[in-house]
Amino acid sequence: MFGSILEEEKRRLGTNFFGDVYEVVKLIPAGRVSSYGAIAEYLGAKGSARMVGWAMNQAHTLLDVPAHRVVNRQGLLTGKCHFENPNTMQERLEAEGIKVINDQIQDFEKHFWNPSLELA
DNA sequence: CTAATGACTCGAT
DNA sequence: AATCGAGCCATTA
Repeated sequence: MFGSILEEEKRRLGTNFFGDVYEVVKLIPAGRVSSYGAIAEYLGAKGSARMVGWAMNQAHTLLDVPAHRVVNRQGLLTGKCHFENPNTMQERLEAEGIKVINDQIQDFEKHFWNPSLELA
């Protein structure tokens, strides 16, 4: 499915971890959000939530991964600063029907999308 | 090769 | 309830 992209990136990055992250993030439905920890947990690397964020950094810049749908466990837009503009992340989320106030997603639990639960 | 850092998370104080 | 420290994997210096 994403083989072509993964192969290319795997050659570039030399790791398969990012590839899995991309796949999961791409599977996040519009209007939903997920957390770094949830994705890491789904990949079986719970402790590597940081790497998920790191992967996002490369992913959203290198590939067309909806990184704006991935936030921290509190529903806080911790990664907005890494976008082209700090507003980009919030605007994209709001465009999908997600309310964001002061970088905090409203009704986060309601919009939360857990790969382990949805993809299980 | 060693050390430090990062879009995180959890458990302990 | 708020703050601190440890753990996790990969990248960069």
